[in-house]
Amino acid sequence: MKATIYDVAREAGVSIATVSKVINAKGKISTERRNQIFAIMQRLQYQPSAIASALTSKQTFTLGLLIPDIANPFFAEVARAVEDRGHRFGYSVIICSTDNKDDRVERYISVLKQKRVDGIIIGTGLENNDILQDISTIIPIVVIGREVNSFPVHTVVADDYAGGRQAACHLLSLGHTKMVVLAESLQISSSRERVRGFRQSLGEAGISLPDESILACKSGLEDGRARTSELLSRMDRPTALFCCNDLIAVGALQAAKECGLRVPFDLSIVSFDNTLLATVTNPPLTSIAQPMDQLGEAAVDLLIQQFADSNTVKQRIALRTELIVRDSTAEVSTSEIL
Amino acid sequence: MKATIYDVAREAGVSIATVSKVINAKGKISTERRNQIFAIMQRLQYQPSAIASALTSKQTFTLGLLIPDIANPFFAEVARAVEDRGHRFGYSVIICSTDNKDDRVERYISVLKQKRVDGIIIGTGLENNDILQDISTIIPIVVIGREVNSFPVHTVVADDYAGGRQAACHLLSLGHTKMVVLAESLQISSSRERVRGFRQSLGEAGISLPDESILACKSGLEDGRARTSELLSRMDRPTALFCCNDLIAVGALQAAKECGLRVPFDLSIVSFDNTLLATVTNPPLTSIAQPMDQLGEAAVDLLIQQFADSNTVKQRIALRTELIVRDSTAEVSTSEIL
DNA sequence: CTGAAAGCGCTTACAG
DNA sequence: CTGAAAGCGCTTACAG
Repeated sequence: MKATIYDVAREAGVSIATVSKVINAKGKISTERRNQIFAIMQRLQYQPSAIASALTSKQTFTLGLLIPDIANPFFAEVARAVEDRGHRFGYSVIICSTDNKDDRVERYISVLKQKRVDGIIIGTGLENNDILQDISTIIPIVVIGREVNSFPVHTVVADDYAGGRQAACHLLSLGHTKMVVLAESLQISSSRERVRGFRQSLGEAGISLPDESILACKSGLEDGRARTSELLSRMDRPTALFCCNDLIAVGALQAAKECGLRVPFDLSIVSFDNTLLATVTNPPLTSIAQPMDQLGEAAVDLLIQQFADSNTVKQRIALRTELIVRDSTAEVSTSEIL
Repeated sequence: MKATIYDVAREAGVSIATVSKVINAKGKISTERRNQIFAIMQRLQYQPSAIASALTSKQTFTLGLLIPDIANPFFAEVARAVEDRGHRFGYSVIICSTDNKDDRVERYISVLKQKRVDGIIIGTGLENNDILQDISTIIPIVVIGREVNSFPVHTVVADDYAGGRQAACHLLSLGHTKMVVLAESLQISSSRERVRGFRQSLGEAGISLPDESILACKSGLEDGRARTSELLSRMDRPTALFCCNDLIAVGALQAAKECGLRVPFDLSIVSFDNTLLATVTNPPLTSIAQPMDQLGEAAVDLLIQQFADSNTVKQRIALRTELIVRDSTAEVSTSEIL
């Protein structure tokens, strides 16, 4: 049988209250007693039950992480950061891949509630914010990678607008004027912001980006490839593409190759995210880096801060993006200009 | 305050035992009582406490997943499969990225013990199997992706040996005779098996693979690139490479490109794993696919089966690999033969 | 510095 | 078909 706090108390000839105190480093215990009890715990291979502890103390030291898909490299990297940061403060994390489906979201939230997790990090899309508002009254939450305006929550996002501007500036500096944007679903606030920033910078340079030049690529890779194929077969094809995530950019890259175009000489591509994928393609992708580690860390920090004081004013943290120049972008070729 | 089982019992004018029975669908309860109680639970937004339930029933419905790194696409895909399969049976999964470091492993195992998880899936390397044997006496475990011979445990692996053979047969059929293997650490049993299978098939075709033609690439991408660079600068360079995982293959691909060699015309590359990465490179990689989904599912199934009956004979399940031909392999060019 | 006692929210024999 | 009661393994005032 597994040793309990009673076993070590009996063995030490003290009360369980005393043992509890040495476990949690609370109250004042004489040093010798403390050492003696530690020795007994070790000898008995005593592991305090986090379950029993949670039942009384109301803390489970467990966090829920709701994301679309842990198999998506972007979220996997964020998850790793969340895991590490949580672990440092004693928290475990339960992964919940929702595929952005509301019924999966609701089922997961229900189990997280039953398991009494201390907090939830939400990086998944949700049709209606009511669900969100609902849980936020019960469990501390922080939202990651999207905007929520209907009620106050801690939010941490990349500065998507600024990222869009960085992409535009880079392409403009290379002399591009005919550009097309391959966006994710425009339902998603982060995607909209990226496009808005991109368009704004173009506008300031006197270049207008018509709505027809913004194409939605819902499925990432597949749509990225399909949309690009169509584009490149046109007479008046663009010289540069701004892809709103790495997966879309990979699809675009494949399409360009299939059309016999050389990236970056015939077509420049800027992607967004800067996951592992961006380093792995040929050519490697110039990309607007999201600080995935900091996203995860900040989310955890905000959560823990909320545990300590649930009445702090809710924050919205926007993290700077960074332009990483690789080989998928080049000056527009003179032949193209002609 | 959150509603408890007492609240719904009082509201329904029954005992908590009765409520417990309707929650867990145990015993016989008249249908009307049951419906009435369900209605009350709903009205009170009652969520049974999994914590309290775990304390009495000794089941937490939580699984631990120990892997080297959730940010590695291979493990992320396995994790997704574990998550889905677990979720189907009511289990949550806690991720534990160990970086293959023993101290991280031990710390994680310690928290998993304290949290009283029902079982642990171990996909991480461990210096000494003693730790493993230790926990296996306390908590049901299944090991994934590596061999354990020192004591009986459930194990699920890809058939690495057969996979190695498939790689060899493919390259042989394309006429290659000068081949080099880029392995992961040869400490890892799966890597050894892949090499052994590869070598065996070559041997049967009358081609010997000397030890010098097997290079270890510990860091994956970086080492893959470095080793390949060295190789390709030799006079007598190979016409084909067998890379023991996708990351190494990506590195090899990059090195080939840097050396001005065209894959597959000047150099064929076969990789192993068939993660997302294999589809994303240029050219896409011919790869020996590991059935990542089935690996995860089988691990969960074995665990759950063990919950029901802890005395079943331990199994070792080896799942078939599959050759996926893409564009990184081609017939050895005649110029190379001459 | 230490301990007795209540309580956290359930499940499970057992009795009826 | 239903309930009283014990118990799971802790933490936390409170008293001394």
